[in-house]
Amino acid sequence: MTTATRELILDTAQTLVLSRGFAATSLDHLVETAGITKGAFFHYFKSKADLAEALVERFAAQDMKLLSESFGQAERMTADPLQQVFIVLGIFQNFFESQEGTPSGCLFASYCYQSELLTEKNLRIINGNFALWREAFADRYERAAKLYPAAQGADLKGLADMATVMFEGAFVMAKTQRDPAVMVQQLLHYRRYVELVFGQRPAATQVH
Amino acid sequence: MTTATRELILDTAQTLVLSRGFAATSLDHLVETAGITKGAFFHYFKSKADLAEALVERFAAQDMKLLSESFGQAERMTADPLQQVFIVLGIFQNFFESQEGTPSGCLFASYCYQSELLTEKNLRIINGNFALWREAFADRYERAAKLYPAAQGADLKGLADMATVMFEGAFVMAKTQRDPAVMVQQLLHYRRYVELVFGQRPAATQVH
DNA sequence: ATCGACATACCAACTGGTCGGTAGTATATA
DNA sequence: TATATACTACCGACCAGTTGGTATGTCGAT
Repeated sequence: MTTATRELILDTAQTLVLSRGFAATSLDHLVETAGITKGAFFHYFKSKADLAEALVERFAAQDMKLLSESFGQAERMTADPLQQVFIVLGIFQNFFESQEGTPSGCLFASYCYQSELLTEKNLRIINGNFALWREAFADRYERAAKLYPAAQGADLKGLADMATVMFEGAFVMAKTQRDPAVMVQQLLHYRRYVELVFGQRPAATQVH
Repeated sequence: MTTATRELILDTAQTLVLSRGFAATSLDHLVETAGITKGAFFHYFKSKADLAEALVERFAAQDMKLLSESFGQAERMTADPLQQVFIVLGIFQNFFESQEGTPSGCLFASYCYQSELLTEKNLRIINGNFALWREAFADRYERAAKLYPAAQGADLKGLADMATVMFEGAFVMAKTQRDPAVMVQQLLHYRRYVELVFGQRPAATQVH
């Protein structure tokens, strides 16, 4: 079922949907861009809505992998939960620093302003991924709070969600300003906030 | 030129566009929802793209007004630039606390994932408004930095942009989770960060 | 008599989706 | 080894409904 053609359709569709939106991406244009035919499309997807579902599923899986690989890498570098977060933020920072051109953004955000795509199933996938990010960060924050008393009583789940919020918001601004530097700038502010919440470097600069 | 019918069209269109997206909002459905006819629509707008432009223009004007009125109110309450920011954040907090149901979100964010709407003109409007927010916050932060030495050397423009980033990102999460509480939570985290940057209340809680 | 503010009928282009067909390959059978 | 069978992957003509947009007309106020 999962052939190269199916992946080609999904790749092409993701690019088109992220830039023009789902409704504005016609199947005619999609199959033309992918260099295939209507028949091929409907061989792999039973409807356009089915494509939308497959797109979020795949995007969510990639996003999940990115999250776990980043934290996996961080865990191999340090056992300190707070440092792990900083390393993960550093990984994303490096990524956006090496990017040029407008970031393509997040499919979840694209979907959330197109209500026909917010089916129960798609919402479960999106919120499931947001929950994974929340858990990954909150887990480290909760462990860190025992090491750094400054964070006692802080809303650590909200702090964890703020990572996602920062990404989604920064994508919006990076897209309108056509500048990936916004991503780096906001990433650094989020990092700074986390440092301050845990009572790290009250004023000076410190690199992990 | 600006009659009640034109406003009705814009009101209806804004609601529809914020929930379903621009491309998915057909003129047939728009005029039916507004209870008018195609003739009325094309009497006020020369094309659908023209509607898109009028929508951002109006949204930007309302947003501008919201910004200046909020800071105007804050200025009447205190001369301290940092407290002004906290009051403004408090105003928005009150607003989202009194809201029930999913927030409708920001038209700018909706536009930024639909490239056909990102014309030079629309981008100028959107970025113009983002700049206004940046200036309003950054102006207070720069003045505050002279009063609170802890903030010396901080990226105050980025900190100002973070307000917009937080709103846009929180809208995304609030929409997928159908919960305006996300807005309040993230607003509080942003406030907390600002406090920490300026060396305010290192641990305890303080209400303005 | 003119004009702004709509209403109605209509159109060509495009939309998502269907359907009969076919080329190639794997498997079964004689 | 030759042939029949079956199946996957894909093609492309076609369709009914919808799309943004237009042309013409109506009607009340000035």
